Amino acid sequence: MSRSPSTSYHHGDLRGALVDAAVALVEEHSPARLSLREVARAAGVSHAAPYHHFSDRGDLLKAAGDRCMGDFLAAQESAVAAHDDPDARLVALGEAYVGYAAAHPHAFALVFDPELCPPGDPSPERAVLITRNEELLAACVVDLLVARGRDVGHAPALANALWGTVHGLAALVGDGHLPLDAVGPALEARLTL
Amino acid sequence: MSRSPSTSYHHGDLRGALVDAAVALVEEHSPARLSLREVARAAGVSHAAPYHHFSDRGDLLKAAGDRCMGDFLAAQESAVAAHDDPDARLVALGEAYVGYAAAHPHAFALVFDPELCPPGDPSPERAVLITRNEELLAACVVDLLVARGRDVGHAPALANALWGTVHGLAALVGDGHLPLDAVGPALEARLTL
DNA sequence: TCCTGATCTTTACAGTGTCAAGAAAGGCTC
DNA sequence: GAGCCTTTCTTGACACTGTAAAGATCAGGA
Repeated sequence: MSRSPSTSYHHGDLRGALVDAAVALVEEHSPARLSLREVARAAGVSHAAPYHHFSDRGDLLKAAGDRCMGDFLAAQESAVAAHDDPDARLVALGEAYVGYAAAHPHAFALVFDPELCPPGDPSPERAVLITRNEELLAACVVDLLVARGRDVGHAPALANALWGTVHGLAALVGDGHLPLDAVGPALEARLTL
Repeated sequence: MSRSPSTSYHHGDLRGALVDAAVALVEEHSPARLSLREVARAAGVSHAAPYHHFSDRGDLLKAAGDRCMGDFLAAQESAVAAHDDPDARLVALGEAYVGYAAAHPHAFALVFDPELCPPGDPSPERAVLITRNEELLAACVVDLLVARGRDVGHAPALANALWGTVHGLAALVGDGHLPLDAVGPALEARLTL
């Protein structure tokens, strides 16, 4: 009982290895096509082994989605941290958001898939990431409004509008409906308050 | 040879009935969970019958997506047609867009799913609908810019930005990440140019 | 040493997409 | 009308999937 059960015994850390494999496979094709058996094969383990670490296929995909959400948030945070000017910070956040969706379209889809992680009942780990992301955006918006001497009262509505704009462009680019190079001009025409 | 092969013989119009059934089932659950056999059962026909009208499962879902796209476009067109003021027309278009996603989230997802209808290679029927939708938005944006005496040169970039905003809010609402009543304030804070 | 419990494998079952072969029924020629 | 052909649909089969139950394997404690 001295070690965590997920980091010992036969495999070492099968749970982590399965999430690794799932995330790697999601880079190649849509999560809808990802089969549990395919993940088990990639991890070099029998097709039923995942059931000792996840309750079902959805549970594994949910864990993979949590991992992707972590990467997604980290990309936004480091982009924002690289700038001081409030305007530049918000633009950098938008670019990181769309950039992640363009570079990892299936992972982006996985993160927001309501079938896998019902927004009303996220995992505790996921809830933390969601809160951090919301606070990151809210802080950027408030900073910008303050820097411009504008009323901060509409910050929540404005944050939602900006989230919508950036999320929409990300989804359209990730799904191939809009070329990536159309995003810059669009944001330029709109994101500068 | 005097009638179309799809509107005669045994069933009458099995192809249409299958699309009807698929669209109806998509109202109830995600297209990812829609099985061909389930559609065949709903149409009262054997599990292999659809293969005489569609090349595979994706082909049927694509046809269902075309139907949904038609409804989606019709909702936007009638919303726009109900107003004269350029500002009101654009707002009505956005509301119809988000309203469709909120009322038919799975159909909305089906319409934009790149796995089912690759944006680079849409069906001829779909291509017509896409063009009409793009022209509808472009016309609304240009009308508004003209009415305000603004430069029309940035209309395409602005149209993409507005598309992104509305599509993002629609996707977030449709996926349950944002409540529908958050959309009004967000659009108000942003869509009025 | 043997036991206990966690981990993994084997086996099995229902459901799926898809294909091939056969039955049924409309429309043709005679 | 009879006979045939083509299109439509059904039946049966295969490989694959998710999932559950039962057995094997192995680490650590008595």
